Amino acid sequence: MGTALVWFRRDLRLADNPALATAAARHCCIPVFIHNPMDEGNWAPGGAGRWWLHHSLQALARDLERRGSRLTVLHASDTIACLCRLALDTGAEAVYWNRLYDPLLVLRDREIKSRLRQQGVHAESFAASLLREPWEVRRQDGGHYRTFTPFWRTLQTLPPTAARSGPPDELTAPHAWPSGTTIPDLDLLPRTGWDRGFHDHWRPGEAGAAAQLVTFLKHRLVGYHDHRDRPALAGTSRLSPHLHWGEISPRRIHDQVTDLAGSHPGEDATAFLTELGWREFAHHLLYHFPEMPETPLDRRFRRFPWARDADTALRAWQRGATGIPIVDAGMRELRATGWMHNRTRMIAGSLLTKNLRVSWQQGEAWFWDTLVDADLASNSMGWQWIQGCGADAAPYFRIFNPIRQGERFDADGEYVRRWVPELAGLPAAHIHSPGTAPAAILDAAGIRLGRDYPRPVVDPAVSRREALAAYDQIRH
DNA sequence: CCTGGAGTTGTCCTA
DNA sequence: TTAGGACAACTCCAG
Repeated sequence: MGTALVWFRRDLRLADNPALATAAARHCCIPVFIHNPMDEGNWAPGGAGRWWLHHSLQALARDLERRGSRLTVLHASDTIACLCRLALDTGAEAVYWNRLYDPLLVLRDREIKSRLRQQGVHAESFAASLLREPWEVRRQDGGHYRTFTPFWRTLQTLPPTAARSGPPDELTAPHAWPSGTTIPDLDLLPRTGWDRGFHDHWRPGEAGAAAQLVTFLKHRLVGYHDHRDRPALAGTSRLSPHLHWGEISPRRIHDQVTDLAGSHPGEDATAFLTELGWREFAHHLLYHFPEMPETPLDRRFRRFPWARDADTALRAWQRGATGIPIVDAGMRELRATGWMHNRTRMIAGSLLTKNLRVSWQQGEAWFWDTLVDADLASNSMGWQWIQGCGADAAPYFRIFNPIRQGERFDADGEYVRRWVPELAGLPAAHIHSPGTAPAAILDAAGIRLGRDYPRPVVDPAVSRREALAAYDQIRH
């Protein structure tokens, strides 16, 4: 039996992993992970992503060792040369991997495939991280979709994909293991200690992902339709970082939800599956619009009048010191846990891009560095959507009022009290708008604005009108 | 080609 | 208190 390399990238799992399953069935396997941030240009994993990657690699290495295999870890400055060299050194006759769709990685992987084949090595890639390949979902005229609803309708009418495999029964070891580096030597963990609280919220790795799915299906799916919008509740699946790093496959999640919901999924299962659909759609868009992370899909936004003093506003937003409680709560949740509830992502994003008129790319960059689920497709689609410059833009006049949003989705103020404790003494009626609370209420809560909690950096009503004027300016 | 319905997540004002 | 309409116009997509 010959030897094959299984090149792990963002598919850090053993189950439903077609590259691994294929290699295991045919060859002695050498699982390998190559760390080279240069491959991804400006979009190499950020701080929170690297934290996750470190722990996920540790988990994968342990899982492989339990099956008599091991993970070879390499740190490269030239991935193509590194992989070709490794194939040569180990006498591998084949290299297998699962596909990724980030624009630079598509180009890199295409080059690698051709170089390996020139070298006489069998190179094969597989579909593993999406329900459907981005080119499989097509309009009737053969083009690709720009709006979500028809995209999702069409995807759901396609015949089901091949049956999922469990983890391979056996991983045959090679005659000799190649030498490599260690996971800690990749230096992925932050030095400042801002990841201190992450472990209380997350368990990276395939086992953690499976446990998270069980918890979700058992306790959170019923009521999901309503609860997912309330940031104080644990109403969302929290599967996004696991999905990003491929610790669980979307096909598995989709199947288990469908099995549970039966042939007539109710509003809860439907709403959750739709979220999986948005993840698909984001990858579909990124594949067909590779400039999406940097350039507004709506060209008119290249001349949008951004605010002059964007730096001050941006820093206040990043620190969670805007004086708008629901936004500050979200931004602090992000710093503390590496994650922010989707509802507050939208509210915070709307404030930054519309009320403060800071460019969406600035918000995108901050999320990229601080979110454990930072994903090029989802992050850039989300920011273009909230700015209103995306493929499927919301009407421009849809500007969130962060105070109203707080009152609607965090009615009793529980979320704000958790993340902005200096406001904990305020009653629910005023907790979302301390700037307009009566002096007596603030006194009773022991809060002096500007000392204990900032005054609002912006007036939602005034800045709303300014934003509308700005949008008017770029309309033809 | 033309036609017509529809488009994740909202806010504010009025009756 | 609450329900309904205005807020524009455009692009996407299926037929």
